Amino acid sequence: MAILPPRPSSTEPPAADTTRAALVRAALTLFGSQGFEGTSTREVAALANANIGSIAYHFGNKEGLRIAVADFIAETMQTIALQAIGGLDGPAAKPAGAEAARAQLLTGLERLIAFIIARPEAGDIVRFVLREMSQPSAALDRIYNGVFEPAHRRLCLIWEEATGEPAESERTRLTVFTLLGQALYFRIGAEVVKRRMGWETFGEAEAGKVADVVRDNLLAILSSRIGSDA
Amino acid sequence: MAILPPRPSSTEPPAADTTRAALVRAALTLFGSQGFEGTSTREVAALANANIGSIAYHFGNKEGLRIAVADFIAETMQTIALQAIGGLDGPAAKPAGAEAARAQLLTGLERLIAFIIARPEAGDIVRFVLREMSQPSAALDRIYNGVFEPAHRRLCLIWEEATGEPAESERTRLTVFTLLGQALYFRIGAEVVKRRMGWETFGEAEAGKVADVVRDNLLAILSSRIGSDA
DNA sequence: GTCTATAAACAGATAGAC
DNA sequence: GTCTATCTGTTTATAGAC
Repeated sequence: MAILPPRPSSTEPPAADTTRAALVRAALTLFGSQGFEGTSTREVAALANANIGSIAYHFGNKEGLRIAVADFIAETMQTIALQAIGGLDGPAAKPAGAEAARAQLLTGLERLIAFIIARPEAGDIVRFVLREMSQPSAALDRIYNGVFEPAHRRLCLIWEEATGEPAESERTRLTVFTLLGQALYFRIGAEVVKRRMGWETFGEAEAGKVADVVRDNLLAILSSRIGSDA
Repeated sequence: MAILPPRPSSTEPPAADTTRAALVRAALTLFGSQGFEGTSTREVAALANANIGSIAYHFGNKEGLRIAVADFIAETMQTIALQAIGGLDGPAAKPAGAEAARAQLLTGLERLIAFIIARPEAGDIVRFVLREMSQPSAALDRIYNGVFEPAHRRLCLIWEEATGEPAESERTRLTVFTLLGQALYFRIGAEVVKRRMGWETFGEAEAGKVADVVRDNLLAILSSRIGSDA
């Protein structure tokens, strides 16, 4: 009744979950760098060390693979957002006090930037999401509902606690977008930023310099909003 | 010796320049919304009311059309940047005095936002450039050298005049990127912004609201930099 | 310059053996 | 579940008539 170890030979096909996950990973990388239409299913299968037929088996068709990538991104970013700005499930976990809220904004934005800019896998995620943003799609729906909307809503709540401005006011919502937009641009426009800055790479050190500037901006905006009721 | 009017009949083929320009326009629209790989040369020709063979004749191949679109974008944005932030040809046109520089930053950013967000053709331009930014390419080179670099350098000069911070310091260059990034995000992420804001469209009215917030941010950042030597 | 016809390569999807 | 072979449509590029 002894259970044999699962296929120790390297020539054996990998487990189903392994193949599926490898396909999603490979698709994220290729869709991110070359675009969905610019990537063939054969390329994805090759990078994942899988067979072309496995895409049809696991995802039905190429569009199903796109959805699977979107779901993977939503899950990944949920984890990141959770540890950056706390729970995404409504106002229960609101920070107590303006000072605490301001601190949470600072550290949260710092962690978000660290992920977006410095982590290599974030490059493909941002590029993939960016392309999906060009027009409404089922893939964008999943990422929006799963991460963007709850994370943005959460940030607005912290902003209210930090400044006194209503969380769901137009001004607050737009301001939060400007904060995120600053950070995202450095990933989207990384190629341009590198040239202008004379940077060879865009790693931890460069991300730190960007984070400093964004933090200064946030502090400046925060202090202009406190005590005045614009 | 009388010169005949140029082909008044609508069934006659259009002039060479007209066809060429129509192809570039059509390609910009389609490459922007669907991506370069996601667009067939047949689609471009159809939208331009031109023949498929005309692409090979005017641009050699599909890649040549991409370059032509990049050049068109560089020219268009040069015009916009020129009237938004003044001449792009070096420090000659530096504004006189900190107050004038600050005013120029405000109006310049406002005009830039008005173009990026509200003008319909800017959507395709931003999306096209965005995709090119994914990786270094000949098309990106032309846009970078033709517009991005000179415009960014010019903004840094105005920033120096406005705040006293050296134009080519890392901090100044990065700060200018954060200002542009804020504005660009509202075009890139327009779909997400519209959903979160509950906006049906993203026209003049909405652009005005965004411009207000970005202006407030700029004012806050400016006033935090003046009088302190960080 | 414009347009048609066609070549050669490549795409996604599918059927069926294992 | 994996893999191969193949079908069908589409792609870019080209040759040549007008």
